[in-house]
Amino acid sequence: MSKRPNKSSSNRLSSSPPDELNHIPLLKILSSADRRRVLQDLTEQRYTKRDVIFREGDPTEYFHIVKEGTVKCVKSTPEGKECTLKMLMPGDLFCCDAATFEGACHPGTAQPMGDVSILRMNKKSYFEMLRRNPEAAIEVIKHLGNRLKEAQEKAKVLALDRADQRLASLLVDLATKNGVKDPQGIKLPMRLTRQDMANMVGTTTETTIRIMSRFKRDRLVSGTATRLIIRDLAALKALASA
Amino acid sequence: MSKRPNKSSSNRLSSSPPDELNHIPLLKILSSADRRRVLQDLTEQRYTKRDVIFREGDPTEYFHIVKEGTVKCVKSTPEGKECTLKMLMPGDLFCCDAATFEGACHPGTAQPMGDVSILRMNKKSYFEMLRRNPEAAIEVIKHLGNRLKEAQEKAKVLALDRADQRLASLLVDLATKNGVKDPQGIKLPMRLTRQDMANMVGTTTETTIRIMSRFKRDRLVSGTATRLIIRDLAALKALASA
DNA sequence: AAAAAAATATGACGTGCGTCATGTTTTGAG
DNA sequence: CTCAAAACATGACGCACGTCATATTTTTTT
Repeated sequence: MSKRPNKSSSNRLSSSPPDELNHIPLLKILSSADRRRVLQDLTEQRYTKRDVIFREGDPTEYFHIVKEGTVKCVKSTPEGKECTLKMLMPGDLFCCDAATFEGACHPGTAQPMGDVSILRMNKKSYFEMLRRNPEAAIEVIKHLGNRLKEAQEKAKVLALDRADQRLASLLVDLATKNGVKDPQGIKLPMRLTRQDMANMVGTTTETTIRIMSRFKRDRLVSGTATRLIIRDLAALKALASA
Repeated sequence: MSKRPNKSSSNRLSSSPPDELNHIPLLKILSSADRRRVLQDLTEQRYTKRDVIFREGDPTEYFHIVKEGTVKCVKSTPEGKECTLKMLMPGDLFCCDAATFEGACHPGTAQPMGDVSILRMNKKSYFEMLRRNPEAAIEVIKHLGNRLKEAQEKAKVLALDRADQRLASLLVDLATKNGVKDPQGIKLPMRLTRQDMANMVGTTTETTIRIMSRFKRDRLVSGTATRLIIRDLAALKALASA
């Protein structure tokens, strides 16, 4: 269970081509002077599937941005049950809340879904940046607002919907936010097992497999973990809000 | 079902005694010059139980602060099922996320639990304040970070725990955050029916009544809606994380 | 104080989904 | 290519919890 925190690499960014980071909203809005300064404070970390970026309960030291790959944010119980709170995609910020302040701990564990690249900055530099740059602070507020809205929507779904509806909601969400076009329908870009899905919608692996089998029979989806395809988005949407 | 949006009153604050608002963290950190300016832009609104502060889907126009009383934030399904996302207490901010920006809509309905007093400011003034005052922006980030953490913890509980554990978690939360000391134990300061609790933990009223009856038999709680008392916090804590 | 409306209480019954068990297929490492 | 480990699949069974029905108590309104 416990793996050593095995950072594959850690690079300075100051020498990177400046355009490489243009897809990250937070960096885009900085003045070019301030941007250069921020790039000095950011470092790039690379992780692979078996690493852990940080663990639930660890002290918070950095502010993070996903540069490449997918990161999952999970909470677990002493008995070993797991709950996946959020999949973080390129451009997403995490630990951007200032609960990250003095002596705070991570409320969840951050784990790569494959090879990922993360940009990070220590708390001190991060808050200095926010103080210098109110637009950046507002950008972070916007981001947190969206995250909160998502988390609340998720709570509603967990509280009120059946397992098949929750799963349908999940697939709709992933397809619309991260899906890429495919001759068969919409392909999900990350490896996603039924177990992963189960953890995201609060059910067991078996139940998820049964429901996915039904969806497959009804031509709503096809494929498995390595190549999951949404074939009838409309039908899934209808089921999600039935 | 549909009540007229019946604001009992709406007052300017500029003439209020300045100490009256000292319990609100966001206002406390402003410079006294900026504080005076902000007070010009804030107005006080009063509502009663049968009012609605805003409805899910309404356009977002204001930033809000709870001054007195309790506000519940709910989402509902077309079939009439309800899910209470959060109880807002004095000092809490709401609609502080900038998703509140252009043309956005409220993701939930805000409803008073009794007589409440709300301070509000229009979006424009609010964002101007944040731009002028990075410390205020950081305070909002902190607040949103806490809200997000809470929402994620709630999602975890909904996903993994049984109904009695969810209810125990809720009671522990309310008792520790809002409870007031009482000869019998800890009294909850707001009127709270079993129906309200059911909506907060994602079960039915009947199930909540059954579980609360058991809690009462086992001397963990006593009283009903108007005077609910937590008598054995430790036991509830133990159950919540069993 | 009386009447109306909520809230609390309890039973009967059905079912969605968790649990355990066992087998097949797919994936990835060497 | 081979083999072990994951992932997928399917059945049997039980229980937690939703649903519906009906009664009593508490709270609110007039």
